[in-house]
Amino acid sequence: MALFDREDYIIRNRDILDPEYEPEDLDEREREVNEYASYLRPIIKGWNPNNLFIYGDTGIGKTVVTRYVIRELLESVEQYDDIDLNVIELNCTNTSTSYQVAVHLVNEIRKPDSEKEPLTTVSSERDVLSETGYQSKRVFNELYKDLRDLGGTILIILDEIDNIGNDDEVLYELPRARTHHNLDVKLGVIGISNDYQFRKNLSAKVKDTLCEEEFYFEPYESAELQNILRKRTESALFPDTMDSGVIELCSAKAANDSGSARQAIRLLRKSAELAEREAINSNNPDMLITETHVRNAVTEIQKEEVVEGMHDLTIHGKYLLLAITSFAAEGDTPVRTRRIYERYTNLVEQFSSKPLKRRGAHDHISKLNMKSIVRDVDTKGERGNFNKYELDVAVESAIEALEADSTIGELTKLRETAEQNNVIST
DNA sequence: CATCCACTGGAAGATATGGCGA
DNA sequence: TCGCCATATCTTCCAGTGGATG
Repeated sequence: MALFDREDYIIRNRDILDPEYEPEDLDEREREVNEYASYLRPIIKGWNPNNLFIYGDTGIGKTVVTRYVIRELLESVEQYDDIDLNVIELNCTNTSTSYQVAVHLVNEIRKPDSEKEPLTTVSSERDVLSETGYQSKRVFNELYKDLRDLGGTILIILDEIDNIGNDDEVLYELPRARTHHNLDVKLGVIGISNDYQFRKNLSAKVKDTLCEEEFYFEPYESAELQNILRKRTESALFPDTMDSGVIELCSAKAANDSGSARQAIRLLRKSAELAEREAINSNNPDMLITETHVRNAVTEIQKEEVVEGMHDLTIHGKYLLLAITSFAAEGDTPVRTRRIYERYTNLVEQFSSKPLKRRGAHDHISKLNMKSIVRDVDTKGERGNFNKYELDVAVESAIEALEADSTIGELTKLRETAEQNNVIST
């Protein structure tokens, strides 16, 4: 009957458990907020901003704290007429080179002011730069020009900057733009990174300037995660919908793994959803979120991540995954790369496509490995130097994901053969 | 211990794609 | 359209590497 009014046994406001949700107060990151603010203090005095490098693992609040502190800063700055502060924030997730960072910065600056405006106004995009085609010098010149036009104090925030890998030219150029290109602006760069290694690998000349100030974000402790979760659940869930120990378990799982609040929250949300589903199905309004729900949520989330990871595999990545999966279906894993490659070649040729050379195929296997779809097995004690791989996910998940990808015709046929294999061997 | 086997993974060059300006 | 430009993806080449073997 009332199909749609049952949705709220447990979850009151789902948005609050969204990974993107930014809470008003950041009780558990006080140290970082204060330290952050101290580095930005010169701005309020009208001085040149410090360059700042921030690092710490994912999901421990680097971006949230940054946004929070910047918000406060912008508010404070309004009191002073003599400070014209412009903040440019760029998430570098999809930028693999300095060139692209420069392009995106230009586009970010040229974005229409009206923040709230939906992504419709194509007409105003005439000045947007595309991602290739220009000389890099040209792009940098455009960038300097735009920075000059902005004027005042400019703070450039480069989130997830580690994505640019070894190509740190932009990090060298930006802090020097003022002197080398005669910009009459006060310019500060804030680099945010998940990857400690990235900082070490920066060229010396970049390290000198960009890292003139730097600090870590510590992973959350279990107790801190508990506080965060408690606070969130107060408004996100209805009262008394959790069995005792649920928050503790979510926190402990996340703290042991990554110390990530994002992970803890995601886990709690998934648990709540599982419980809610069960409540609806069993028509039991008294259903509580239990530790069992949390444990199920853990596996559920893992599965989701893998399927997600498989989504953007290239065609060869999928063929290779198919090859490994078929070995797995035969109970013949771990397999060494040599045999994987042989089977992969057969599969590809069978569908009159051209297989990659050995080296290229190995790169795809490594990618599968990095995405935790496949894992390499310790081969110590065996002859020679080689790798062995097995699925890092349930065979069913892999097959499911391959099936879900039936948009590609050739793969569809391949999937059928794989299924036959499965049937034969199980 | 020297040497070999079978494989790994870095580096550089080739190719294909998509975009710019003239 | 042509000559450039940046980039992703492959191929080619090859210097290691770990254990086995004599």
